Amino acid sequence: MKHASLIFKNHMRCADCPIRARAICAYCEPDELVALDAIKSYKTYGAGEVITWAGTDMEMLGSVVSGVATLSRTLADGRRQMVGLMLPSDFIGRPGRKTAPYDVVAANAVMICQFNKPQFEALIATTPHLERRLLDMTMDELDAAREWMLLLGRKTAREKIASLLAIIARRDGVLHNRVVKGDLRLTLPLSREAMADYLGLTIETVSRQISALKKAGIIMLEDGRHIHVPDFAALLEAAGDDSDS
Amino acid sequence: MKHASLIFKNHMRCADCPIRARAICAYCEPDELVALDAIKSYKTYGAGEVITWAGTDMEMLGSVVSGVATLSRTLADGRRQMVGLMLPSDFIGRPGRKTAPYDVVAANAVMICQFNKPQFEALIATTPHLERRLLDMTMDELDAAREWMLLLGRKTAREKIASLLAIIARRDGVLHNRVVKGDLRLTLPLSREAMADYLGLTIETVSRQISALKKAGIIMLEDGRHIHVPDFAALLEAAGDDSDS
DNA sequence: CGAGAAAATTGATCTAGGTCAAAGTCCGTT
DNA sequence: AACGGACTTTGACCTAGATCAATTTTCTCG
Repeated sequence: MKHASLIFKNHMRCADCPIRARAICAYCEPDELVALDAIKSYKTYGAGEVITWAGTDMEMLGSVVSGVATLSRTLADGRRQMVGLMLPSDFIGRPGRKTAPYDVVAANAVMICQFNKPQFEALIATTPHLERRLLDMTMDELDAAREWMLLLGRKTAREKIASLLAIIARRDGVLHNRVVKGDLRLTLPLSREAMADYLGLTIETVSRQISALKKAGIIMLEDGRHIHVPDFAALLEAAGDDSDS
Repeated sequence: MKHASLIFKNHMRCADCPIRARAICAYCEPDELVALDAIKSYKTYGAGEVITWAGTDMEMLGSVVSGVATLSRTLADGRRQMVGLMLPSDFIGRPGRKTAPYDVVAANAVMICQFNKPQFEALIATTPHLERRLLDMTMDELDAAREWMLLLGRKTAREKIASLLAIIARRDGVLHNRVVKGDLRLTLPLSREAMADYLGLTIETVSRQISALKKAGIIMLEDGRHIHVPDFAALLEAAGDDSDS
């Protein structure tokens, strides 16, 4: 519950930004970048810190630069489902919307390149490159959401865990421009509870199925958060996916 | 397995179109409508007809005018999950994409206002009103997908059924500009199997839970496809939703 | 109208994953 | 180094929904 205080810093140049090539600004020309630069500020959130509560005004709008944020919805009796996993380069918030439809929480230390909302909304209306990029990113997210729906509705607990590990490995690979295959190591950016919320399971089932994958030789645990995958193809096999991106 | 043959007809004027106000063309000015009109054609599909197979080239691109189409993904062993329910005014297809990521199937007789793909892609690049509308619709779909994820991951079978009925009632209300409340009647556009695929359940569970809602007095069946809801608020209560759109 | 097929309901049983409970582990703090 | 609290794992048991199996109802089409 103790939170790192917010830190503002404006010194990073977009040219040096680690997510420059994949974020909302990916299609921007130098002059457009200058306009974006003028309305941005970097903000950090500590692990567990709530960035926006569902139902409240959302003045939040920006890109995840580092760390992981989650979007989630909660039922009246406390059942919670994660509905978005925001990794570096993902865009959080919807231009034109006033109220947040879900909680936005920092899963671990997160840095966000945050935009002034009215200014960003004005900019997007006059910058086709920005709008086009937002459209492409939104469509990608919709595809990911649909893949996730298949997971939630039809996969077994074991397949769900394997799928999540594969998703994290793939996103990681994309970010670092590596091809994901063969033998690899990965760091889980989520607690067991967050994994359970992602997968529509309980913490206990997550833990048991990780143990089961370990027993099956598909993964090895170095410690709770560090996983060694000796054969990525075997992990995909366990995830139940046939053949796709 | 017998399918109505495809019927092409180009006589409907956009001004008379039942989905004019909510479809991809909603923001278009008269001259933009003329351009759209030039590349459109109406096509009908019979109940059960496959519009596009996952993995094949998708030359499909257009708006549902009437009827219902579904998007779904299938696992190697046949488990199927619906990932999109396309009702009148919804847009099917992604400009710029070559291969369909899911099966598109007509749940019942469907009429689609179909666009020539390369021409539509060219048009959208030069028509901000079109691109803006597509962005808004895609974001709405993403919101709906996230709501659906909450349903798949955390709701009970009974809540799932009640939620689906509420969703259909709401969409119906929006289309006919009616406020959805109090006492209402609705026609299910889906078979029990399609409902099961939507909800991540089996046919048997769908049937049992519909019977349970009937026994609880929350719905009354006139016949398998026609449902009388005496109190919409009670249905929402059964759906487990607190208070939202 | 009536035969056959497809869709839907209902029942009996089984099981994957949830729930409840008890140990471990892994921290950070003093 | 040792205390305290938050995670994580593991075990024992239970239940919601799946599976298997009949019916029953509803459509289709001659």
